[in-house]
Amino acid sequence: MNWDHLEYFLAVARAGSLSGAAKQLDVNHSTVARRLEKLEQQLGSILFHRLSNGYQLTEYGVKLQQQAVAVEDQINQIQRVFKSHDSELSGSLCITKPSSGALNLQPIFADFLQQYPEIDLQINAVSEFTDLTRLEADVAIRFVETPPKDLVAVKLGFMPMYIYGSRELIKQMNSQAPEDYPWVIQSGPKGQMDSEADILAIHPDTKIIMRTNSYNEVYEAICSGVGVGFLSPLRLPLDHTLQALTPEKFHFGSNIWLLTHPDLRNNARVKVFKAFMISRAAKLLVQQES
Amino acid sequence: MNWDHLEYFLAVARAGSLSGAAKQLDVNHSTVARRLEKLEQQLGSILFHRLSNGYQLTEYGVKLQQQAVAVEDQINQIQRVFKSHDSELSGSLCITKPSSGALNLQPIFADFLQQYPEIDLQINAVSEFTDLTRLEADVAIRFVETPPKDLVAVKLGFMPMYIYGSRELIKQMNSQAPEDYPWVIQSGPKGQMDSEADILAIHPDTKIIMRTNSYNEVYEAICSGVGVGFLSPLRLPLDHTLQALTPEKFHFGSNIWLLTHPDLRNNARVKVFKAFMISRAAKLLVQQES
DNA sequence: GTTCATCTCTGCATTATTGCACAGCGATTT
DNA sequence: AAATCGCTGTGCAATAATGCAGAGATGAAC
Repeated sequence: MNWDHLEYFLAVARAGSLSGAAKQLDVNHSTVARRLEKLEQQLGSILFHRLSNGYQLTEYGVKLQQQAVAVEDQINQIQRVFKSHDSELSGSLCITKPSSGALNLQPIFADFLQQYPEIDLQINAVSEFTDLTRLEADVAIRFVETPPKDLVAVKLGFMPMYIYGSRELIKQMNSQAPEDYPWVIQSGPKGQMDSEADILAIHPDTKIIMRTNSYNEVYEAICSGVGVGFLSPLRLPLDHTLQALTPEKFHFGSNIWLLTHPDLRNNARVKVFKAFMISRAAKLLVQQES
Repeated sequence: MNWDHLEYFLAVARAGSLSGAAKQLDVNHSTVARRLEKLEQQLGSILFHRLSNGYQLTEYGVKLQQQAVAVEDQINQIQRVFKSHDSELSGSLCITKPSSGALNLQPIFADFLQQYPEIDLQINAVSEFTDLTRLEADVAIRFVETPPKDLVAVKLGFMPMYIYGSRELIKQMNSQAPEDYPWVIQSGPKGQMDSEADILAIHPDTKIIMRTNSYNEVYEAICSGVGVGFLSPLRLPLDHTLQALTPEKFHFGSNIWLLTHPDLRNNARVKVFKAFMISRAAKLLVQQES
């Protein structure tokens, strides 16, 4: 039995199609199909139902997936352990962070690259969950209240948030009470940027008219006057025309955490980046308890 | 990273050489060398010291081995689980057993093959340890006192053993006391056929002059008159000229167990073989408590 | 010291794997 | 109903992996 085939199997199981798996694995879809055939032949069991709308795991496929995931976890651990031995200050360093609309770290990154010109910085600005255990990124910068306990977490700072609305909307409604307004909120996965709970805590009847995964969408929606929402004064353009609702009364925000996997603790690039971020975040970001 | 490379790495780590690993894997040694190079390149670490007397694990290699073994265990489990789904009464069935000198099951095997002509029986007669968890065999028949608790064990019978010597030797020594004779014993791995303990229990000063891993060697040695030793009356040729020392006094023997891995419980060939052996062993072998 | 056996390394021919392009199929849209 | 899109299956060419055979090196046996 070819051990590699399990990786292909897992990709198909997750993607639900040959094409999707091929894209993830960065190979041709026919390669995936052929390897899957061989695996089924070697195990003597059909692993997928070939349905018109994709590949669906059979009973045996489900069993295999459970075990293959265990293999994958172990392999990922191996890769992390060996990556942590990497003492070179050159090569790639992959950072995942919120979109620059919500958190702009480019000034810090620019200085970092100047100091370590051999490091190839890959910035992955996504709101989706990025799995550090699977080495999808080396470092994650995230808005979270409580960091996951299986990761090494360092608090970089605090991002204050006020409630903003367009001048026109506030004038029209003629109210300073947030619960009187329709809301536009950013709803992220797994409690990241989960402002919905904050809002409902203020007033349970608050009407939410728009949810988006993008901070920029929230900003643009508020500018266009559809409602109010959380924005950070640190991220407003200088020429903005928005108005804050009683900022002294409602004071929200998120902690900004830098997360790394414990297994990568000794990786030289991760170490220097982390140290650099900590020292620079003190100057750039608000240091304040939430 | 290529998952397969771990299998090659493990083979080299165990064999201590490229050639040995290649033999185990049944590939050319240059393939092993090239895959190992790639793995080291991918992990960015040297895994082996290339010494003149072979390949020796480096510090990183030792770390990797620990983790690779975990991967291998998981893969083996997958293979066992899928093998257990195999409901065909055709194909191969691998049995490991003591050499036929010690235990002759050919009459049973012959009948089994007649009843299941599509099954391809592979008999591996070795005294060495055979790892059922690694699918080195489907069924093991072993002389052991207490079967391993992680395997499914069925007792097939009991092999009585008496102390034999050549007529000439016994006449010359003129003694019926076993401790007066030099001994020839079969010393197996892990307490299998471990008659040494039995002998020393009778008399701690017993002199052991020859140890061998082969029952046949013991028989031939005793025939040639170098000493006495344990042999089974069931396995003596009809025309033998040996003489037993006080058989009524010293009555030893081994239990014969049939061992299978729990994960193979549902494999059709294993099931029918096991049932066949149990029913036939009652007739062929002595059924008696040790 | 010589011979022999064993192991590793390397260039080349063979074999296996992969990517590519095209065809077919079903679902959704126009 | 035709068109379009995304997905899967297949033959063929390009590419990569493998086996093979010979050379060199090392240690053991004579």
